[in-house]
Amino acid sequence: MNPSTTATPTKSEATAARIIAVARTLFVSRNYADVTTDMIAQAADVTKGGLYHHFASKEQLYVAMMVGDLESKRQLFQQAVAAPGTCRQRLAKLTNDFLELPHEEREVTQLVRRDINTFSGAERDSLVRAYQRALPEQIEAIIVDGISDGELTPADARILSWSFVALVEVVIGEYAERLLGSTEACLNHVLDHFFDGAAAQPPGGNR
Amino acid sequence: MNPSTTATPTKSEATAARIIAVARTLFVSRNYADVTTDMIAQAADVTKGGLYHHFASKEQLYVAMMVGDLESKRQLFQQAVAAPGTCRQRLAKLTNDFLELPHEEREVTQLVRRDINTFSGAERDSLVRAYQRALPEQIEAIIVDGISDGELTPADARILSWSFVALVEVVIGEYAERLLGSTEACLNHVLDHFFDGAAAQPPGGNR
DNA sequence: AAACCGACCGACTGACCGGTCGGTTTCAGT
DNA sequence: ACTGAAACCGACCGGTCAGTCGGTCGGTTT
Repeated sequence: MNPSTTATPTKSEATAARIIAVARTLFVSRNYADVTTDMIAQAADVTKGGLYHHFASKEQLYVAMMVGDLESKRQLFQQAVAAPGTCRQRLAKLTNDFLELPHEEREVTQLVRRDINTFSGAERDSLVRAYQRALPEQIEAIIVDGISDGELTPADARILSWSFVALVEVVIGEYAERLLGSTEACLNHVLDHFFDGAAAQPPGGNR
Repeated sequence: MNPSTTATPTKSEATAARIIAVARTLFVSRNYADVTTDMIAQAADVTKGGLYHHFASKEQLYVAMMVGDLESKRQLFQQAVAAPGTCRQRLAKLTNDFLELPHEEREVTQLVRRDINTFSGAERDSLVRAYQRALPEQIEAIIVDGISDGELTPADARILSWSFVALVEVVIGEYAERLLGSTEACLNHVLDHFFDGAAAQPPGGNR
């Protein structure tokens, strides 16, 4: 009487969600192969049998975790797509919203992006579809707006959006570890660079 | 009488090189954990005992493969650093040289970049050092030249070079698979974008 | 209260895999 | 031709781990 859409979750649903939550933490902290089902089960306070009652395989659990994460990210970024303001302001909002997430949430996103190609068959397809809905497509929407408003130079919107994703990801993945200084400052530099380019500007750009 | 520096390789050196070569192919096609030492040995036409005669562990073999790859990339990119021309021309040469490599060579580079942080101790340190010599440092050298020549806007050279690496990597990793059209064309778009920015230009940029 | 059901348990298994080791072959130097 | 060391072999071991299966238990239906 209580399928998955209602507000109060079944006990079964709660258990499955708990398993996914601890699995996410573990998969972020080590490689897929180095996380054993026993570890997940113990951390989720169930036995391995209980885990396999909810998920058909370790891989299916992994995919379920990824899909869930992509879905939550999609909802987050949807707000930036719907927000008012210039293209630059909206992209800045999107990246700032992402930066304000807990550290683990951000790492999961990198994980998904890294591992999204390591599956096959129907699971892979649903993953890829979820991913394309989650990030690049929404950025592309903002960029298309920017081009049609004349704020951005007319160019292939898809290439621009992928470039943007690449830049932001490097900021989050590399700068935070290697370079000192705040991630926010780096992000601002990269945003500047994304819009204005690296070439020396003739006086009078349009910031 | 024939140490590793001479032209004609020892039989032992040839075997080790053959093992590394097939290991590279296998590690590119699947995850580290999914490549067994038996598979490597079989593909290299030796037994597992023979493999362990040349390499102390699977991990050491992996690191040896990565270091070798980084060294060969370093030599390749060194030419771009030494080349004459504008900053843009030199960066274009560097990316074009990389694009002309066989597909597997390019994939190894992505692999290295992905896995370089998953080691510990002395092996990790030597890896990281080799990596920093191989790619970003050389790009940074070109960019520093560009800044001091007035060709590039004064900015943090390290951030710019990391951005550049990120952009090029995405082109090579993503565009080639997902988007149709030639990788070269995408790369030119991205180079344009890197220099000129995404913002609409006031007439009279400096290309 | 009997029948039933889904959630969950936990000991077990079968396969796999990294690494070892005693033995065999190959080959350079004499 | 002899010898000693290096290269190489392949059966084996110890451990790990995904996945299984018969069973328990609390709650719901009849």
